[in-house]
Amino acid sequence: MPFPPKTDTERILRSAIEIVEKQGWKALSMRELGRRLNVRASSLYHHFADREAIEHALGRMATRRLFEVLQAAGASKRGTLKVLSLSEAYIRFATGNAALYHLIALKAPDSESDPDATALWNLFLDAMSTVTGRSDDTAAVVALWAFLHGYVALSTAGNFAASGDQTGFERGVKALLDGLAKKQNIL
Amino acid sequence: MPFPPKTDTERILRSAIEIVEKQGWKALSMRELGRRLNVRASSLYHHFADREAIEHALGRMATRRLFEVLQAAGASKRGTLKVLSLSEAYIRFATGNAALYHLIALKAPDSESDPDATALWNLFLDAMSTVTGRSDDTAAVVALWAFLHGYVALSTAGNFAASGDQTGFERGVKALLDGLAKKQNIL
DNA sequence: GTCTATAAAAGGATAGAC
DNA sequence: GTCTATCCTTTTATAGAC
Repeated sequence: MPFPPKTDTERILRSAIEIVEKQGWKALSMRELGRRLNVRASSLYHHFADREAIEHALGRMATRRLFEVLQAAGASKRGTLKVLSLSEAYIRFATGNAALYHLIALKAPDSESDPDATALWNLFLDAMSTVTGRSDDTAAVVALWAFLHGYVALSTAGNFAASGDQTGFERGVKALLDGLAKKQNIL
Repeated sequence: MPFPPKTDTERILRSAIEIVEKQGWKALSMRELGRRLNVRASSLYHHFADREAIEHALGRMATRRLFEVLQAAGASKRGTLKVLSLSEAYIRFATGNAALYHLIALKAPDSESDPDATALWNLFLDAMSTVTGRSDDTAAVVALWAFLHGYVALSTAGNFAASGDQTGFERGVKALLDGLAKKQNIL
């Protein structure tokens, strides 16, 4: 949620986020964007090559913001507590910025890809590795990430949202971290 | 995967699934549907009121098929093994029918809603309850469901898909079930 | 039940004046 | 940098002949 308005491309992106967050992705058209900015749709092409370029910019912004939020949430914490803080901040960001969140790449940054995506992945990887005691514990990150993303999806699309079943989150994340930390699972 | 072709509405739905599964949701238009059926788009309105009606029909079909698959997978199994079977079948169905899967309601059937959705939920609820030892353990179902759905999303959108990180799934689901089964978590 | 024809809307994108 | 004007495409949906 940082970054005050300044340049014109930033105003466009801010408006795009408003549209998408309030009216959904289908509503994000050049015309609607222009309407909100009191500008003709054709004017927007001076700032972005096409509609896709706007979406790409939003995607990079989403990844960067999530990374910043998580970095702040995890700072000054270690081990399991750090992972818990990261998890809670992840849920909070994703549910509070549902539309933007959808743009975040749901995969490990194998290739070069976005540097922020890599930073995001490494944040989880480092934190999880101290919990499980295995370096580069990709599988553990995948497991946690799956749980977090799935919970966001249920929360966003579902009915319990902000109200009810936070219990599911709490029991789930604790069970997961507890189980992943062990060298051998009982099961 | 059951159900041979018969009536005309079924042929339409089968074609719709083909389109959606191979070309994505954007490609599902009345024209494209007609093209694939060697019929004019306008003819389709004789079988379905509008485009939405087709999507709704697909949604009901998706929920019913997932339920049938899970019911078969869970039959003759009990306790943790049953939940594991359900989980594996869930992942298999969702990744094998990615587009259809997207239509499945991601929420507990609080209201009347779809009877198959309720049956699906109860299937998980009953199985989980025997594992955690709590009746009606909604939170446990939410936790497991979140993990399963999240893993599907990562798998579908990501890079490991059919190949690599099944380890993440296995460690995750075992950790989760192990942790949820306990009366008190250590953490 | 399918066809032709057509209305009506929405969206992406460009050209050229100012 | 923004405007007007315009084009092109895609899509949903209906009317009425056959």
